[in-house]
Amino acid sequence: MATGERAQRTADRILVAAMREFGTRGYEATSLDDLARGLGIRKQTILYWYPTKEILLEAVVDRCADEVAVRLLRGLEGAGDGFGRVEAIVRAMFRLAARHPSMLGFLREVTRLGPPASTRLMDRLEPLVASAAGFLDDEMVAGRMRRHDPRLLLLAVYSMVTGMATEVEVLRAFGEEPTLASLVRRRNELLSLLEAALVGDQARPR
Amino acid sequence: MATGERAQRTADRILVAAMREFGTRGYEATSLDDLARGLGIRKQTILYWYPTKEILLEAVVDRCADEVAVRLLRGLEGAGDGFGRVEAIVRAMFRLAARHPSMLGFLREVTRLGPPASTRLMDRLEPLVASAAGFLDDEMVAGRMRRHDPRLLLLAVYSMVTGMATEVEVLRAFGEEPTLASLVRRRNELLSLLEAALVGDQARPR
DNA sequence: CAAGGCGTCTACCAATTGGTAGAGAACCGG
DNA sequence: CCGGTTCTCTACCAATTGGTAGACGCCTTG
Repeated sequence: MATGERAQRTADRILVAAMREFGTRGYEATSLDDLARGLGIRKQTILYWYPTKEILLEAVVDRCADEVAVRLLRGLEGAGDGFGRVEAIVRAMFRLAARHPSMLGFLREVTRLGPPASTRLMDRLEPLVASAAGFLDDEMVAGRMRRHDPRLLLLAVYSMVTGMATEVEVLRAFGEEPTLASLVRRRNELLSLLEAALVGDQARPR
Repeated sequence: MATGERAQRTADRILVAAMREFGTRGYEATSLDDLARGLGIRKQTILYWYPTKEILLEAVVDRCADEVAVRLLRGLEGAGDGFGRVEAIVRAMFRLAARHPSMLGFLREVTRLGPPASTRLMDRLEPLVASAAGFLDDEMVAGRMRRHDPRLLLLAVYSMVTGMATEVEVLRAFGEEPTLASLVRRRNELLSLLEAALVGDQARPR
């Protein structure tokens, strides 16, 4: 397998740039020429590695799904019981938002694009959702968390996190600045909201 | 003002179709030719009423903002105290999602497009956010609701509603069908979650 | 009925799009 | 040093894009 290393690197750089551009400017709004210009290469080099724009999108989807899966699983590793598990999920997602801001944007973009891209993404994320839902369900059955539909709870969390982490202009209108400090504040507020909803009275200290 | 009635109607039909298409397929992905074909007219007719695609977008933004404002204010009219107010907001948003499914999609699309479109939208919605935030703040000060940052609470609600109402493919992965009954279920689940978070123990009856 | 605005149309255009064909450089094992 | 593979390039292309110019019919008003 003497695949040239520089080659691998080119394919990879394309993938990274594509995720960033697709996630921020949108899939249709990003032309292969733009992408190539940003990388200092020619469009045909992109088409060499990814024969069509759609295939490129699929590759980005796969990488994004992998990344999200890894991050979430890692975040869940040392998670404790009850609300600690929800907290672990939320923190993992926000960490993702802080370190790879364009990734959540790309996630949203893919769900907006609809099939087949969105189907591909969700098929890859489904096992994760299932395990997280089971994860939550256990705690509810054990009585350590108020009873809710675990999948809908996850959906709500997912929506809130992506919303709170990505909608910059909305945030502005809602009085939030796009700073890291503000992001942390939003995370804590969301956690406090969820804790109140799921375990009840004991308020989380400021 | 003897503005031709049929004329007015054409301009209006364009606006409605544009909101639907922009909201479902996306702004860049919708060509003026597509739009015109769907309406049984020529692209130049669209350009007669809205000289550029961007101006058309602005017009749709304005109409969307108006519609959302009217719906929300109407929903808040008879709202009672405490959690009733949150419930009124949520119900109004879900009603919007049920009757004009493309509208929430359009809202999301605009926030994704970024300035200047998103700025325009948010400028028009800002007073509404402000009044709703005050609305909530009053109840919290009066002790009828648990204390949270009212604007962040609104943002969370907004995110959850748009997420739960628009992300069809995500919903599929999370085990939800795109039916009206399922939408109602999601609304109730969200309300129960929020009630638990904001007022506490008394569970809402199934 | 004449005149002029209003609304829609046909005809066209320059720019950009995703994609093809194939040349040439760089690197490899023999 | 050679023959082939790997990789990136130049040169094109057909289709589509948002937008312009201007003709044609229709309705209203003097």
